[in-house]
Amino acid sequence: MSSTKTPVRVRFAPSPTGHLHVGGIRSALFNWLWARHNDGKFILRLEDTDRKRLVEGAADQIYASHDALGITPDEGPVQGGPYGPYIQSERLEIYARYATQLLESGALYPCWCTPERLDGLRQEAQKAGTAFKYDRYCLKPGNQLAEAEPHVLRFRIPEVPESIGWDDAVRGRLDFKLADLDDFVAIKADNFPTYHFANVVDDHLMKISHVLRADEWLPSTPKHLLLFQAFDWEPPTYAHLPAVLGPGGGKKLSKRDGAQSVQEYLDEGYLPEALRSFLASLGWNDGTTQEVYTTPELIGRFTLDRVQKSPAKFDKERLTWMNGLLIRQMPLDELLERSRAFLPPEAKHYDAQYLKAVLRLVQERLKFLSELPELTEFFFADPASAEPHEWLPQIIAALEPSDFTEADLETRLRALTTELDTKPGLLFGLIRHAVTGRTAAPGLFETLHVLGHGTTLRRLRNNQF
RNA sequence: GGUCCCAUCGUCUAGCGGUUAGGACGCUGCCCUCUCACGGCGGUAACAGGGGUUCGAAUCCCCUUGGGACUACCA
Repeated sequence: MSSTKTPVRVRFAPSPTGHLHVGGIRSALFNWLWARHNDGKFILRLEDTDRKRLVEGAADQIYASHDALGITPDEGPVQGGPYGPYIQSERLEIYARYATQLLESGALYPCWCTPERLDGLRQEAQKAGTAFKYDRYCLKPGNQLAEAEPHVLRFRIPEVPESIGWDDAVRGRLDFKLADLDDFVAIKADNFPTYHFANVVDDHLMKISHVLRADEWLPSTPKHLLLFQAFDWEPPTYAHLPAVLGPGGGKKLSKRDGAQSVQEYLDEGYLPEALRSFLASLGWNDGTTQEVYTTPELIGRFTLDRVQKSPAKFDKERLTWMNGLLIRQMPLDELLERSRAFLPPEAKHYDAQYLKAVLRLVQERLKFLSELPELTEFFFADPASAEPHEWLPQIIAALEPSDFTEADLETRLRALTTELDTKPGLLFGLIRHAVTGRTAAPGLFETLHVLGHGTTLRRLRNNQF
């Protein structure tokens, strides 16, 4: 594998047709990792040649997702670069120029066939049980219309060689027979290029060294290779990445089967580093039993020959576990900073010292940051008062003189357990519910210590008559 | 239908001719324990099937089966 081909320049080329889901960002991440691994460049290119499917704001979402994940492109629509513009709709003259070149060489030819006629042909092929291939009607003498009439430019699949193939960096040798290929459209009637054409021209002009893309592109790679050949350009190294499947079925991950956008995961409080490590494990591993990787580790170890051939399902439970693990390992100061946007609104009335004391208690219980309000609410606001209990006066009497250190709290409450001749589970559970409104919360002594004398006693009294 | 790709526990995966088929998530038993978590120690669970090649196949080849992608003037 010529992974040392320098300089390494890779691109992620999404079309702005909706949210960038986790499968898409996985491709972006692999490209980014390969670029970083080789001290190369990661390029973002917007493939907006389908005017009908454009979604407003989608491009900005794509940029934002990259930034939020920490995989900002080196070159792209936002940062610019020496091979711009990086938005295909702004490169129309370039495509037109190269289309003309192929038109003159005979690799491309005009076709005036209507969608209706083509549909008919497809139906016939369907009925006959054969693959549809354009019948080259417009190539036959006498069938040409005026240049001014709406037409597309088709690529003429050559008769030789018999087959075309490439050494895929993850799949190995792949060959396709030219006879099975259709004269695909390179330039549409609206003068926009199709993916195939724009993609090849841009990859060449932008000096892309490796194309890492989802394997749904595998069947169209021969077309791209043929285009490179027609231009007499050297194609990049291709590496087709395994699909990311939705949790539900064996289908390709897509918006409709619950695939969430990157932004949604971030909004739920999944950490960028967790997402990076998890996403990297979808279709890649370094051959060891290590489960979680720091980003520098990922960069250092990411190689194409360790990329999986078979598809991977997106297992959110595993992501959640990884996220919780990373939260637990996080220094408290950092956790505080990253929690700010998730803490309940009342938290803003408390100082950093108090917030850290609270976070220290919930840190090991946190799986993702948006759980924070639910987990910490009672540290900032009194819960609804519970049913009064006969032990309450004695509890208050025992706690009133306490200095509220954890040790003192424990001593007094254990003594009270003996005094009342009851089990810790019963007494502590009662106090916990009275003070926090919960049956499940951090350790009682720690909780009361953080809450302090005033708050604790006030809440206990609220439960009395 | 046609072309192509893929195939180890439910899931992510290790394995690249000789292993009691390993790790992790999940589920689960025990321990810790004031609840919930965390943590520790166990358990559950896989080479899709059939032919070859070989002294020996999860590993190599073929077939079958299953899954998937593509088959647009979408990417």
